[in-house]
Amino acid sequence: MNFTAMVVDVLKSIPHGKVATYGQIATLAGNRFGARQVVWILNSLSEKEKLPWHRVINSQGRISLKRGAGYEHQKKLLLEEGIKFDKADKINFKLFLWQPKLFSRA
DNA sequence: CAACTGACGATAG
DNA sequence: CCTATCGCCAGTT
Repeated sequence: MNFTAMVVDVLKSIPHGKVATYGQIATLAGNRFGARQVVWILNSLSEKEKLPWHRVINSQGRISLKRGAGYEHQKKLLLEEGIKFDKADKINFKLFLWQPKLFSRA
C-alpha cells in the first residue's frame, strides 16, 4: 500500500460532520511530512474517488482556499454538514476535528 | 535526471 | 498579524 492510496483511504473514512487537517491525514497515512501530497491528491483524485475534499482544512482550523477560489464553496459544504465557524472564520477543533481512535496508535 | 508545483506545517523574526 | 525559510511528498514537465 503506497502513501497515496493510504491517503485516499483515510480521506474516505472521514465521517460526515467532521474535519481533518492535511498534516493529520498525512500522519495517519504513514508520513507526517506528506501534507503536500495530500494537497495534490485533493486536486487530482477528489473527482474520481469521490473524496470529501471539503472536510480537509489546515492546521489552524481555517480553509486554505482564497476567497473566490473555492473558499465560499467549501465553507458552504461544511456548514451544510453542521460544521460552524467562529468570528475569525475558524473551525473549533474541540467540536469538529475528526479524532480516529483506531489510528491513534498505528 | 532536474526543476517545478500544490489548498501544508513548524519555526523564526 | 505578516513574511520568510526549511522540510518533506509525489506527479508533471
